[in-house]
This record gives sequence, C-alpha cells and structure tokens, in this order.
Amino acid sequence: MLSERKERILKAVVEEYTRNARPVASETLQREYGMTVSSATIRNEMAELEAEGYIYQPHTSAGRIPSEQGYRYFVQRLMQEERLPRAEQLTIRHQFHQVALMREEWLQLGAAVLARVARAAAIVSAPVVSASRIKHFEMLHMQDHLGLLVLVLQDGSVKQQLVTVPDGTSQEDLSAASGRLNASLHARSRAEVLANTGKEFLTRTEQFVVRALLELMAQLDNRDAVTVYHDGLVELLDQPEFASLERARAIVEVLERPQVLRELLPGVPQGDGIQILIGSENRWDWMKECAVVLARYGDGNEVTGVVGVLGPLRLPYGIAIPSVRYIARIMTELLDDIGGSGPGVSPGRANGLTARESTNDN
Amino acid sequence: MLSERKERILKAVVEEYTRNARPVASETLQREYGMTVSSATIRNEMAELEAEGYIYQPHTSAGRIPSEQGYRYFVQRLMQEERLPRAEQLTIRHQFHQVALMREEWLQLGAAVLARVARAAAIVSAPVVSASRIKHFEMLHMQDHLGLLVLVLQDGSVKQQLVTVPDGTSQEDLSAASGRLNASLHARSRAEVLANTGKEFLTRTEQFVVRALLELMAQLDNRDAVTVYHDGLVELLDQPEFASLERARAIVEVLERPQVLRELLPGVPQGDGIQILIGSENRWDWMKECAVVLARYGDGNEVTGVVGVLGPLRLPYGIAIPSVRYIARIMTELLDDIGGSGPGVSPGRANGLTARESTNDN
DNA sequence: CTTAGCACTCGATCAAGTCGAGTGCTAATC
DNA sequence: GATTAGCACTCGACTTGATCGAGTGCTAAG
Repeated sequence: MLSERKERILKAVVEEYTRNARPVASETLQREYGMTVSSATIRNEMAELEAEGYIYQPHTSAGRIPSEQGYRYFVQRLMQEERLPRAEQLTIRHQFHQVALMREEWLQLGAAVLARVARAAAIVSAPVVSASRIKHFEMLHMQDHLGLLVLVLQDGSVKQQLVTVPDGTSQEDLSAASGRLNASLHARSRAEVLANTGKEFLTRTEQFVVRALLELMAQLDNRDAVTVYHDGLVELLDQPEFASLERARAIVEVLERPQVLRELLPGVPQGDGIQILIGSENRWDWMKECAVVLARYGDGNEVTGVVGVLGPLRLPYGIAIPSVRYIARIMTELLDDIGGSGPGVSPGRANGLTARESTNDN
Repeated sequence: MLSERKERILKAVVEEYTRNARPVASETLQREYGMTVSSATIRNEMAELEAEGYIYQPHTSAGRIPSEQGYRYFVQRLMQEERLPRAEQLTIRHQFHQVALMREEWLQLGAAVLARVARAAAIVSAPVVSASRIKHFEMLHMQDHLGLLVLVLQDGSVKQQLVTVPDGTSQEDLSAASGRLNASLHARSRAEVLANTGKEFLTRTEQFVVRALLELMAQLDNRDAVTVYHDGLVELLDQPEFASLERARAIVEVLERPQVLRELLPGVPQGDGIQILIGSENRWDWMKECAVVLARYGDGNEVTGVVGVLGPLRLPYGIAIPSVRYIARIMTELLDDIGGSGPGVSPGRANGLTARESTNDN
C-alpha cells in the first residue's frame, strides 16, 4: 500500500511511459502532471519507489520505467478506465450490425476493431460449443464416390465434410436416410447420437450417414481445431519495443501459427472477469515482455470464445481493458441472438443488437 | 542478346546475390563459379554489363547487384528450374491428401507449403466460380424471427446466411417451400434462378426463400469477397532487405488487408502460364522492390483461383517458379475431384489425387 | 584480347571527444 | 522532519577523425 503521493507519482510514470516509451524524468513529472512539489522531492520519492520495486532505471542517471510490479499496481488500484466515446461505441455497434448475419465476418471484425481502438494486436477465437447439438444435416451426392455432409448446429454454425460414399448409393437413398435420421437425431449431441443409434435398427445407408456424422462431430468437439482470428500486427510493429526485428520476428511467427494462440484460451476465466497477464505471468518466453488482456464472451458455459489484445508491457490498459470488455459484450449479444433458445421460447424483441436480456441454454 | 560469357557472368551474379544478398565481386565469381578467365577480365565484362543495364553498383568500388532488367533476363533465358526433389513432392502430396476433404484446410495448407519451399511469403486465393450453380439448399428456423439459409453449390462449397423470417412462418412452411424449390432450381445459376422464378406462381414463403437465395448468391458472384489466405511472413522478415522495419511494416500491413491482395488476382493470365512481376512491373509503390510469381489453378474458366509467392527482387526464381507451378497443379487436381461433372458422368477413378484426366464443365 | 599491378574509392568499424538529460547527495530553508 | 536549491557526476547519444580492407578502374605489358 503506497502513500497518496507515491501513488500519484507511480500513476504519472506509467501514463507517461505508456505514451512515450521513454524513461520518465522527475522534472517531466513536475512540469506535465501538476505536481506541487519540486523535482528533488519527486526524485526522493522515486528512489523509494524503486527500492520497493515499482519502477527502475534502465541505467544510472536515467529516468524511471515502470516494473511489472508497477504495472500491476497501476492496473489494480490506480488506473481509471476510459470509457469509449459514445460516438465510437455507436460506430462499432453499427459496423457489427452490418455483418451481424455473417459469422466469419464479425469474428474478423471483432479483431480488427479491437486492434484499432486498443492500439495493439487483437485476437478473437471462434466460439466453441461445449456439446454441439444437431439442428439439421444433409448428405449430398457430389460425383462418383464423393459425398458432402453438411451439418447445421443449433448455435447456427455450419460444418461440412467430404466423404466417400459406398458403391451404388444414390442421392435418393441418402436423402431418405438423412430424412429419417434428421427426425430422430434433432437436438442431439454427439454422445447422444452415439447412444441412440446403437440400439435401433438402421439400414446400411443410415449406418453410413451416422458414421460420417459422428466423425464430423468428433472434429468439432476437438479443441485443437478452434480457429483464431487476429489483426493489428502493424500496431505492434509501430511500437518501439518491437523495432528490434528480433522480437518482431517472434511475434509474427506466433501470430501466424494459431496453435500457440489456442493455448492461451483455456486459461481465461469464466464469467465477466477479465484476465490480465503482465510479463512474467505469461507462460512463454517470447511473451515475457508482453502483456495480454483477455475476456470470455458467450454464455461462458455452453458456448464461449475469447477476445483479447496482446501488446508490449506498456499497454494502454485504461483503454484496452474497457475495449476488450465492450467487444466481448457485443459478441455475446450477437451470439445470443443466434444460439440460445429455440423458436418461440424466448420473448420476441426488436433486433437483438439493441435490447438485451440474457437467454440461456437450449 | 548477350555473349555466352556475359551470360555466364550475369547468371553467376544473380545466383550469388540471391544467396547472399551482398554485392558480388569479380574475384568471388572467378573463385566460386569456375571462371577460366582472370578477375580483371570479369571486371571488364561486368563494366559492360553495367553499361547495358543488367547490373549496377550500389556505390563506386563495390561489387555488382542485378538490376530489374538483369533479373528479367535471368528468368527468361538463364535460369534453370530446379525440380522439387521427388521425396519432397511426395511429402507435399501426402499432406494435401490428408486434408483433401476439408477445403479451408487445403487452401491454408497450400499457402504454408508454398511459403516453406519457396522461402517467401505465399498467397492463395479461394477458388471463384464464375457462375455458381445450386446443388442444394435448406432454410432452417433458428429462433424468433431468425432463419438460416444454407446453400451448397455444385463445386462443393457451402455458404450460409442468417435471414429474418416473416411473422408466423413455421419450419414446416420453410421445409415445404425449400423442398419444392430445390426440385425446380437444381443446377441453376443466379441469373437462371432470377429468370425462372419470375414467371411461375410462388407462394409467399417460396417468394421469401427465393429472395434470400438471390441475395446470398449475389454475394458469391461479388469478386470483392474472395478470401485470400497467406503464410510465410516470417520468411520475409528473415530477409535482410526487410530488416529496415520501414519496409517490413508496409508488407505486414498489406498482407493483413486482403483488399490489396485481391487486386493482384485479376491480372493473372488464364491457362498454364505463370505471371512474374519484377519490381517496377508491379502496380503499387510498396511493391516496387518486390517480385511476385503467380499462377492460376482450377479449370481456368468456370472455377479458378490464384496461388503465388511474394518476396524480394532476389527471389530464388529457380525454386519459386516450379513450386508455384506444382502447387497450382495439385490444387487444380483437388478442385477437379469435387467440382466438375456430376455423379456418374465422368469415368470412375482410384482416388483423384493420383490418377488424372481433366473433367470439365458441368 | 587477356591480365598483372597498382592507385583509388568508399563503406564499415573503432576510439576519442562532446553534449545534455537526468540523477543523487549535501546543505540550507521552512 | 520534510522540502528544496545547487551542484557534481554518470552515462547514453551523437559527432568526428582515423584506419582498414574489399573491390574497383585503369594502365601497360604479354
């Protein structure tokens, strides 16, 4: 717990350094942050703050830079979140609204918007459904022995998979089998399909369709397949800490390989919470000099994804955190409008993106 | 037309510079490229090559660097294409084979593989169908007034679009309407749907479904929507010419904004040809110091896309060109196996990825 | 036409010197 | 005891000058 004055100084150091990326001098603080004491006094305080581990000097007789501990204190007690200007909020909502009906688009849009407002790289994972439930499927005969299984899930996502069709199976056979199975498998999860189709009698074609269905659904429940969108690499390259190429290379490498990003996702807490990892709190070496702000969206249960930003330690937390929160909220709303309850169950409403009352599991 | 000896020198300069990115000295040439004449003679020849515009010195008394003209001469007359090692070819085929049934995957894989073998950034555009033809569609009622139209095209791609369903329309209504329409609209292009549905009598629900269908198909035929995959940014950042950050930034910026990439696509010639643009042949300033190698894949007519690499002027053309050609061929084969003719029309074959005889339009 | 020899050019690298921002400390002041 | 003016000191950033050597162009001889 720091004294009032030390807090003011620490806060000013973090803010100034976040803006300029240059060690902060005592006189700058006095001049630009309305300090009523002299620079000498500030220097004394800074020396103590350094002894306590909140700031440090890159070399003797230079200004001060916040340490990880300093950033953490700042985020937990000092920072005031800057709300997005009303106009900006509306613009963003409007942009989402325009693509609300195309899922891929709004995931990508989420990353793009977040990157822009938070001035850092943004990542958005596609929502994962804990146990995908069948809405409808169709098995189509494409050519030769090639068939296409198209599966629509209750959350509105569509998956497809080419399959090899057994000799002598016609489109009529497939349609008939699909028709019957659609009736009996509606709203079933993979496990339920597995259980249900075991006991009943099935024709050969039905068996084939079920096998294909199970295979496709197995892929869905496989967490390694989550697609992760990202944007804002340029924002990072603009930051002086990535001028080294060395580090720039590492970041580019990572953002291009979704596998690494995926491993960030499971750690994010359920619920409204926001996870902030600063420097060494991160699991990988290449991230020791980075900070991430992550939030979950969706109902945090049946269907959820993660949005977040990734940047240097001197992330503009005051902007990044509310932005992440805001985008997560918008995406939750969008998701609710599609997934959630079936037809007629939830009360009608104007058009999802504005009015809001949470609808839950199906 | 250059003398035999000048050609040998130019070829050596290009190859050496491609490898090392350092101005090439006359002695290096003599030492490492089995020249039988002395370095002084080579210097004389180089002076002439410079006067003729094939090479130049970055500053007086430095080695030589190929000019754009030099690269062009090299590509057109001097270069020998290095075939991919047989083992590598098999590995690549195998990788594609593994994901052959998932379209998105193999597009991304194409970019990844190309980036790796050509040691440059790779781009792959998703195949565009000149006039998409309907295979099957389904209109599903999701919740409240929200419906989901799922459309499968004859090339095996699947598109979806959320729509607002008119008051009081049930899933039964939608299914019935879709059922009837599926029968009459099978294999139709957008224009044909438009023409066909004009005269017939349609129920209100059918009209609604047709409207949604037309809207979705309009999006498909819109070239601005082509998705472009890319990979291999890291390969670029490793090259010394992008060490400046300045240029690195520009490249990253461009590869992150698909809009720019899309504009590269229309220029690529139909057929088996490969388009090579070196330096100032490119349309944009940021590409004046880059070279691209592009090829079309698909039947080059009804359904086609583009693959290519993007790198510094000193691209390893001898490797990049055959690689691009090879990947384009594989992707053409993959495409043929799905799109093309309908069931039963083309002769059966083992499994597309190996045997090959072109099947054409549907 | 080829080539040995040599003067010359010019970037790269290093050492020395200067500048100035910013600190820590001391001693005087409130 | 807390604050502050004053000042010596530190250290990176930048400049300058010198040196080195790779590589050329030219000349004159073979």
